Amino acid sequence: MIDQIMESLKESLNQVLPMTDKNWNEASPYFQALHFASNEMILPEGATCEFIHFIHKGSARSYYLDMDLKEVNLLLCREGEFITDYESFLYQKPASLCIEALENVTTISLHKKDLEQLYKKSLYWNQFGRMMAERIFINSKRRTENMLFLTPEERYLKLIEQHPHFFQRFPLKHIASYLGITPQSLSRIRARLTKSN
Amino acid sequence: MIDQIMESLKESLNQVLPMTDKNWNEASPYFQALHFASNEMILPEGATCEFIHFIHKGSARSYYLDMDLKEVNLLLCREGEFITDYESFLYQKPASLCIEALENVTTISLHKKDLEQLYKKSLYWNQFGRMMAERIFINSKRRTENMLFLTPEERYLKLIEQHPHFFQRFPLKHIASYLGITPQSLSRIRARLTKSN
DNA sequence: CGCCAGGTTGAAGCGCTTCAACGTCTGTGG
DNA sequence: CCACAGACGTTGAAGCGCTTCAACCTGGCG
Repeated sequence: MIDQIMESLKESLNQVLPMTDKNWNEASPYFQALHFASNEMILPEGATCEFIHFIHKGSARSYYLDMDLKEVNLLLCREGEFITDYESFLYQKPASLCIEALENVTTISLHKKDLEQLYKKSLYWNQFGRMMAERIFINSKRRTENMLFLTPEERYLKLIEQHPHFFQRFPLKHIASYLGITPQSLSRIRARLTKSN
Repeated sequence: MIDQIMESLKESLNQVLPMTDKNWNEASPYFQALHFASNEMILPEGATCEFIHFIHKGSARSYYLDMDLKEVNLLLCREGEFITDYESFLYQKPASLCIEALENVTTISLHKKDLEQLYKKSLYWNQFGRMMAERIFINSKRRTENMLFLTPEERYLKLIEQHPHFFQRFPLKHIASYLGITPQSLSRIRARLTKSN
């Protein structure tokens, strides 16, 4: 079982940056499988994020708590993707995000101190870390661009097009929050669109 | 002159990640000084971004052109900061950003192909690249968070607090665009605030 | 002097938010 | 087995702050 999981992780990582057996053997002892029940906190409020979690099974969300304790979703993730509060992880300071399992989740997780070991001894894992940072940046940039240029309705339409599975898997309230609007607004947008289809 | 400029660059880079003389000597032949007149395009529309520009003197902005050809500023930069379309630079594809000099600008610029040379032969420059990506990510994240959580008025107040020099140096229309609002709205926000001070 | 860019101000409108009520579904306990 | 509670989604009404279009003021510059 754990072997299968590691094998699928290896394949995922290989797609980010092809690795040799040596590269893999350097790192594989550091990966650990973790389990979280649905609704369990993967990163509780105010904690420091110690892991990068590669989601093997299940789904999760990361969200902010604003001043009024309202939640605003940053990311909705499923298997094959990874989730972390990268800023907290990088600088080992209390996270501004929370991470919650939306279903029963299995992750393969890499601890900060282990990643640092890899950075010290391996050019490959350094490059890998750089490419992780680049990908996380691109994600964040896409999000910013969406918020800057698109109306809530346009963001909704784009989401349907690019991530239709969101609507199969996540409750609308989480999707609304991800789109940066209230559930009521999302409901009205949907009503408007089906009326004028 | 050029020696002074290189020396100040070396100091800046040293603050990102301390380097040995060997590290510096590996890279210094690759840096080139470039000059741009006020209002000159550093990265014209649709071009591919080939450089990371460290601004030595002057200021610049990066902006998007949306569908209606309206400009939306992403960043306003001054000396000591760097500017690039990092996504375009990374993947060498046409930029979604434009970059324009706001004053006469001198940059020290590093070409993509030269950075790749450095990545190949040096662990230091790999780490440096990773830390650049991390910083660019943090910037982008801050921007996203501002757009998600703060009202235009709150964004304005925060900008005054954190970057008061913007108001000395950049016209209000650029600041409005940077805040994601129209110049009229910014004007009204300012009027509202001075009235109720 | 007259032009133009930058900034302000007015009026109208739109789409979001908020508060509130209500329907529906699901799960749980009497 | 039914009744109720709670979560989720929808709908209505009111309000607010932004945008848009437009007019106008000001200072800098040919």
